Amino acid sequence: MLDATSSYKPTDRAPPPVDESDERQDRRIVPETTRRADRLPGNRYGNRPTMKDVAARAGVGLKTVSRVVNGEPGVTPDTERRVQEAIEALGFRRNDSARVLRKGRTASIGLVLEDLADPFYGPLSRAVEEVARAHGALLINGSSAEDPEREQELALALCARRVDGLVVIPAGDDHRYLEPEIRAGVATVFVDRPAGRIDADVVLSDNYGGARDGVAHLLAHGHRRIGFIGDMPRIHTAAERLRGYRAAMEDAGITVDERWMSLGATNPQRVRRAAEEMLSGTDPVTAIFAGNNRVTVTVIRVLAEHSRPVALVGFDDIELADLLQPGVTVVAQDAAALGRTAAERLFRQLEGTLLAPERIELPTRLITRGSGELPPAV
Amino acid sequence: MLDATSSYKPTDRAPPPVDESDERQDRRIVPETTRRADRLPGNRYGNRPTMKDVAARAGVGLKTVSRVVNGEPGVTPDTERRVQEAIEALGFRRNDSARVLRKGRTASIGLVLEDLADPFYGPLSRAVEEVARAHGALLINGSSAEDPEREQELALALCARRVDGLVVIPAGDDHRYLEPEIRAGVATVFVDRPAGRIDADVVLSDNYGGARDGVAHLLAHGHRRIGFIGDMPRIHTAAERLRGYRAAMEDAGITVDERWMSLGATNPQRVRRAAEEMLSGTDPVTAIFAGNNRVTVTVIRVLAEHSRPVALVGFDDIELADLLQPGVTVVAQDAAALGRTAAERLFRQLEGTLLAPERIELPTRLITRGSGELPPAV
DNA sequence: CGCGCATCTGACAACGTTGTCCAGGCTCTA
DNA sequence: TAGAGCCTGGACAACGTTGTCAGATGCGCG
Repeated sequence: MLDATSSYKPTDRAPPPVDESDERQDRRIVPETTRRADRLPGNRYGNRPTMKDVAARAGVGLKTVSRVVNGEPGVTPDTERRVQEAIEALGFRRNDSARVLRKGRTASIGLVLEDLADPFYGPLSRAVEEVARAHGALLINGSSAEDPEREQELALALCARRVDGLVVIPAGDDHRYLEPEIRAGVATVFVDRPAGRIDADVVLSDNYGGARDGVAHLLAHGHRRIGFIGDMPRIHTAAERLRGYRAAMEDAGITVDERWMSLGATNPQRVRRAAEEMLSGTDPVTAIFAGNNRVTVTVIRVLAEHSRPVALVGFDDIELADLLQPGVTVVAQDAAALGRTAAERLFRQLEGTLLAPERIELPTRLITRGSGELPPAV
Repeated sequence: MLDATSSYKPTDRAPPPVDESDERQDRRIVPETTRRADRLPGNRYGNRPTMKDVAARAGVGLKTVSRVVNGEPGVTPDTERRVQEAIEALGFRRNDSARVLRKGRTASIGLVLEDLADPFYGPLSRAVEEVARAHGALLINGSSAEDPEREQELALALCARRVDGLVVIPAGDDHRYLEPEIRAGVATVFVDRPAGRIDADVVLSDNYGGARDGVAHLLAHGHRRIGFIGDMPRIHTAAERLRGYRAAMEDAGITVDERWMSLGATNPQRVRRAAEEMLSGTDPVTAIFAGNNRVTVTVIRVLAEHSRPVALVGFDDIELADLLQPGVTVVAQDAAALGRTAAERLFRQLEGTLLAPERIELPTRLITRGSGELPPAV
């Protein structure tokens, strides 16, 4: 559960009931500063009018207001007009919490991703949002910051909100905690990385194939000693890309030197050191395959300072890659397509057809811009 | 799997519990496709157990379960253990919708922004999320796509969800539609651009000052004919930056030629044309001030194809700006700080102190990298 | 041994909405 | 003009939770 660390308490105690006249007094005496939260009279949502208030004002029954609000048939134009006027006058807005409680559907879906600020996840998130919007649903999202515990906390908080469905970019590798939720009817789709230890829909890029193609591209340009810098192999995408690298090298009949590989390069400093190491010494690498966009950016910086030209292919496209000297050759994945595909799958689940869990793999695309076509330099 | 000893009270109007064997039957007979939504037995959230179910299984009262779930005092360890076991066994998760309805606080805040996929809003959104998280609240967000109508629709949908507060990056310029909501107690803070026609908190960058500094920087390097390419002036930030441009030029005693200015450059094609126009003809500009990150990127592309070196200063920082040739000089604003400041202000409102609406302006920072220091070339 | 008190527990109502169902008034037809 | 049927409107319960309050239990002390 999420814990409040400040005095803002979502779990507010109920204000003591105060009768109308006392309340008038309060209005005059209580300083402005205490008013916003504890405004009286009426209900706990400030002094928000309810359907009952609207009904009273319009001189109709409660259900008639509900009918008007929901555009249900069976209300004469005259009655409808009176209700509309009352709604207008009171500034009524339906309380969706109550509606949700009654109807059982929240018309919202949750998205658990790694980091909203990462340029890869922005478009993905946006794509999910668009699909949700097309289905009349809102998107609630949160970042796991690559922390499995936080991922779980977030996902379960979303389930407690009774989101209709969940799109998860996994940080952890054990998602059995979602089993009761899925059984209870929460549609669930994993994106970018597969779910751990449960059977669920998953949409991912062809990380293996993309990496293999990227490395093969370097091999085709004459490179033999090719470095690989990637994330921790416990992350599925990183492991797959590494596998692709190994496969391409093997296909070319090259035995990979352990010193050519750097795994778990999670921050710029480590990437920098890794790159510098494999570029120095005897038999330095003549090309580098960068395992993700953050690695690519750092490697570009290192190569910019390096005297000898070194070929580079990066996984994930980066903005302005074409404007650098040389342009950066990348294996691009389509973040928006990942998000869109996952969200669409989610809503297909929600439409009632219980589909067998499926693994959808989207192709990657090699974009040649120059850095990957440099010949080996000694 | 209801406990055999659990008995439903006579007062209980819930549908009669289906016993184990019947339930098994259902599972076998009902086709998979109808199951997810209409699963039996039980309530509308699939077959999600409620506190009542937990209470029955644990052989305690409803309120005792509530107490355990909320960590309230006054439950003997033994009772608590029994309840915990029942919760575990049933996979119970509290329904926050009902809780919200009862308590009046949703512990969630809404964020209406322009486009989640824009690299400027990712960090902003993330910062808001972090603050929300620190206060135990979830973030619901949506993109307005710069459409005022969609902004309103989104904001009001969030209000219907009874978010506790709203952070809005305005697309429109009339926010009176939020008045009833604010009166009803929805904390509201505007970011990046001020609210229109209502009095509310707003957090923004010093667009005017930043642009003036940026243009002054070009002037200091000897430029006289400086172009400005920006967004539609109906967007506050665009108008302010334009004002900064004009002020700097005026300070330098330069009369701005209308042909140096391009407003409403909303897509790359128009930016490109605008840039090409002001770079050609007699008396072309020798420097360009780009009004936002998207414009900057396009202008960089145009300049890359241009024979004569042209100085450039852009508003908003862009990734890899330092790696281009030359590095791109920018007026950087701190998106994360904007988001953080706004969210913190929001929660201060929620803590009960009703603060007078305030306008908070964050400074910008000029980052020199080369492109802004090029001398005028004829 | 009985009384009072503290501690623990549970019945009940309420939150604001929607689904069900019935009443009353209307129109239409025989 | 009466009866059937339709249309509109409203009373009521229910959704799952929490606040209130009173009842039950056990214990210590007079």
